[in-house]
Amino acid sequence: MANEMTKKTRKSAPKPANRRTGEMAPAAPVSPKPASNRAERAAERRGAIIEAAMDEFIARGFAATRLDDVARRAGVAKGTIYLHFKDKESMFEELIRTAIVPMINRLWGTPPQPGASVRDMVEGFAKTFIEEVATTRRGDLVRLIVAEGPRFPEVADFYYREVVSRGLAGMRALIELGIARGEIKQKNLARFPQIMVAPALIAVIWQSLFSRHAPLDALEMFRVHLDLIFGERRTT
Amino acid sequence: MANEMTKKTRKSAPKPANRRTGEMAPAAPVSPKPASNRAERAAERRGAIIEAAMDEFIARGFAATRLDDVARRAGVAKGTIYLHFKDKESMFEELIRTAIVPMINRLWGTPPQPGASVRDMVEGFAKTFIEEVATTRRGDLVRLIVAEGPRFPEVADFYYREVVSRGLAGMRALIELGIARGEIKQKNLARFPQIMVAPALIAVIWQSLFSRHAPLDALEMFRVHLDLIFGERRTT
DNA sequence: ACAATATGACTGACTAGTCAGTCATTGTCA
DNA sequence: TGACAATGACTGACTAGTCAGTCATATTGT
Repeated sequence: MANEMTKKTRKSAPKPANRRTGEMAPAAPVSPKPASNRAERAAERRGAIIEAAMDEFIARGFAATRLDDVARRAGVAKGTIYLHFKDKESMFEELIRTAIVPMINRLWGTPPQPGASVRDMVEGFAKTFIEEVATTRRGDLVRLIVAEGPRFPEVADFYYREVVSRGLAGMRALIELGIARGEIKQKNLARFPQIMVAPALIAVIWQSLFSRHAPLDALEMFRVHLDLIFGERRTT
Repeated sequence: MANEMTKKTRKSAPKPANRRTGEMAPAAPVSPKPASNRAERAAERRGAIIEAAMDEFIARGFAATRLDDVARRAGVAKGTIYLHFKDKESMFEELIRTAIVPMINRLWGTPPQPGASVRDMVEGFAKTFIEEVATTRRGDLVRLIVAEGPRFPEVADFYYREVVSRGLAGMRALIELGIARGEIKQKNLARFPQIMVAPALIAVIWQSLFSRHAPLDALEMFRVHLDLIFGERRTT
């Protein structure tokens, strides 16, 4: 489109244009380098947008989230969002994908002690899950996926493939190890690894919906659940 | 205030105004009685609106649901909705309240056999839940509550009071009975009745999100779970 | 200098909620 | 009983407002 640039002149901004003084990326820790590199700055902004969008989507859900709010929270103009994402919908999908990877890493990131019992491994996993997911924003993310999944089949697919399917497979392997070692009596448990993680899901949902009515000691609940599977053991 | 009735005219509707011929309630089954009573008709329409709204809210969530669609689905004009409900939000809240009552009745409606074991009672409850809730629209309703709960504290409160709190209390009583009868070994289970129902929640969510990826035999899963609690029993 | 980035005012599509007007049903009276 | 009046449930075009996405203009890094 040949664009006559007639009224190019406009003189330097009449407004203070303090654009970038006040807020910065709200969560970004101190970055001594002003990140003078362009690509770096762009990546920072992209990160700030994702952070902000996550908070808004968690708080309001997909449909009720306003991109104006996301932009304001990220300390960015609305147009900037569209430099990084095609539209609201693909932003949401990419967001979930981006956020799930570190969640998985958190969970599988703590390798079990070589000599640990299966129970200890599962309990360690539960502890990590409850501390790193159920009681943090990551837990709300899980709830968000449950909430929006039916309307975003790709998100549900992705979550199934990357989290559910792998998680259950891993859990099944652990259960079979427990059976082989004689720690677990109930052989059918390997057919439904979901049972092992069910209290974790309860914890996530309880946290979001009911914790203000009645707090739930998720870790203790999980220990009681493990007692059912492995037999009682704890002294208390 | 004196209103000259000049502008009473407003011209008769330019459209055919076939108001009541064409569409009717699309989903309403044959009603042999024309329900000539006025109040009856009104109640019928209110019911149709609630039905339609439920479907729409389940399919799209609160924010993305259009009242125009609800009206069309109910075979009613949009204005009619506002004769029955103050606004979209209170319609949603009232809807949930209306729908939860029969759900509770379904669940607690099957009284246990007097001579049944605790395990049989719980298994009967699970069967009812899976058949009447998890695999029906009621299950989607539960997911809807999980999804919208944080944005509708009153809905979450109501659900906690009427379903969660009562359900857990009843389950706790059952567990204590099981402990007293010697059917349940693990005494700590009474502290976390959530564990007993956790697979039920898994079933609801699995049904909505993942059943197209991998079907889940919820009842069998629940039986395996009960085997953990009551000890193995089934022959298969 | 000038291309790459960023901005935010603007547009147009969309929708919750309103209300003047219609008409089937019910009530009243001769 | 039949004519006429009163009622209020119902309608749907309309208003006021919202918000995703655009683009002319401004800023910035090299």
